[in-house]
Amino acid sequence: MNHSEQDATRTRLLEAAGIVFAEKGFNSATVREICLRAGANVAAVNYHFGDKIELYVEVFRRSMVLAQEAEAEQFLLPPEQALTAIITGMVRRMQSSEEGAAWHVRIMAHELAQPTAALDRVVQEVIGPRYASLRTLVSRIIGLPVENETTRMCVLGVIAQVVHYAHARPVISRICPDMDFDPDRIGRHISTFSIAGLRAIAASNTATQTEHQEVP
Amino acid sequence: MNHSEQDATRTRLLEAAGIVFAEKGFNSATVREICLRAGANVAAVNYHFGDKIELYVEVFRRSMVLAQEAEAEQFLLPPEQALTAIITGMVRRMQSSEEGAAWHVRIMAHELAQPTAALDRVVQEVIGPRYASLRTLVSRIIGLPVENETTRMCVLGVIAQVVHYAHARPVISRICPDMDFDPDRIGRHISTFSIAGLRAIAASNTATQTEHQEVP
DNA sequence: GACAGAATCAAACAACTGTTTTAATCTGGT
DNA sequence: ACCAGATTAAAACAGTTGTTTGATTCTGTC
Repeated sequence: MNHSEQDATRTRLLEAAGIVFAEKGFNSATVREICLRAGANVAAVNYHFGDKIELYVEVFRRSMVLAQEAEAEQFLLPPEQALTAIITGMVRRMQSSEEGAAWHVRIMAHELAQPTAALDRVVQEVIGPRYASLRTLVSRIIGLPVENETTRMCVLGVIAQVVHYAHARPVISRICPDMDFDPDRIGRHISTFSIAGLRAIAASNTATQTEHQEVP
Repeated sequence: MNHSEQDATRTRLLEAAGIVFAEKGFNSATVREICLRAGANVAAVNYHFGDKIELYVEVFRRSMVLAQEAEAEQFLLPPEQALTAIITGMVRRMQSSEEGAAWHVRIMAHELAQPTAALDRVVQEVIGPRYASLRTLVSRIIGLPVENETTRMCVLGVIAQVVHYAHARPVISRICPDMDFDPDRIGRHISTFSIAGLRAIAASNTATQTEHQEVP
């Protein structure tokens, strides 16, 4: 079997499935809609992928690989500038050209609402490594070890702000209809906000290790 | 029609539907599973609510009302302490007793992945007002008007961190299996982190209004 | 106890689901 | 031109979906 990209209808099925799965999720998406959108027969999914779920796993895996960035270069910058670069990159990548989040974000939203078996693999293969590298960067900024509950919460806090603009978009756009979703502006804000937060955590940590430090 | 709470099977249907809708979402949930869990006949949903969607709207609306807090009293505290109280309350409320997020959070997760018509109403009735009151509090802390893009982003940043621990739980628990989800600890961290962020925003604002302020 | 209305039930409905089957068509090598 | 294998196509499969139907049971009132 030649699985290179030249297989026309296989590729069309993957593209169509990406759109439909992003909108409906695995369960509510139908192979008939996918095949119709791909201009293929109903049996095409079973012929080319065996299963509906195997098609989904392939789509989900590809979407997350696509969501990755070049990375690498920005770790040469000083830590705080590197963090700003990473944050801005993430915000930009999670936002599709038009209104709404990128399709790989919408698939992940369905996975968060109702995880499938494919989530384990994707977390381990692509999200895990990205989380780890961001964690070493944050641990360098706040001066705490990598394996530390506070470090973890700091990383999650940064990620939280970034993904919120993508995942919670349906609510945000309803609450503030005239919101400006410019990725650079959002990225800059999250960076300023988060770096100050990290510095405060670092300060509260150098002062006393165990006791909770009231912000002075 | 007497819609008070004494209607036994109607109440049981609402409870069962809450569980099933939280797990599967509107589309993937089946009225058969709901009725089975409620110990009722398959026709019970149509008899008591007319539609599957009317049952869902009722469940969704109730879940969000349940998610509200007493509020009121903590606005007497000085702004930053009030914010800490609100954050901790939100974190606590979004976490059910056991592993995983509260059921009203899981229903919202499905709505974010694929909004239904019910979302408009819920946002307008319960999320909107809560967002507004949090916004006035934040605007008082950072010294910016309520209707301001920076104020908005600050509020969203705080909310983002809170809801992330609930919505992204499937990913978080996979990335760090030995994570401690103690609501008070998380709430304290988010407060420290966010208040520092807000102060930085406030400082960068009083310095120069238009230009982006590099954190010193 | 009889009776009207509410409530529950089993059964069936048509529509839709993923998948399989079987035949038809296309493709490239000889 | 021919043919084996890959690919497509139409049709049918069994199972599930939300909803409806019509009969049966329950409930409170006279």
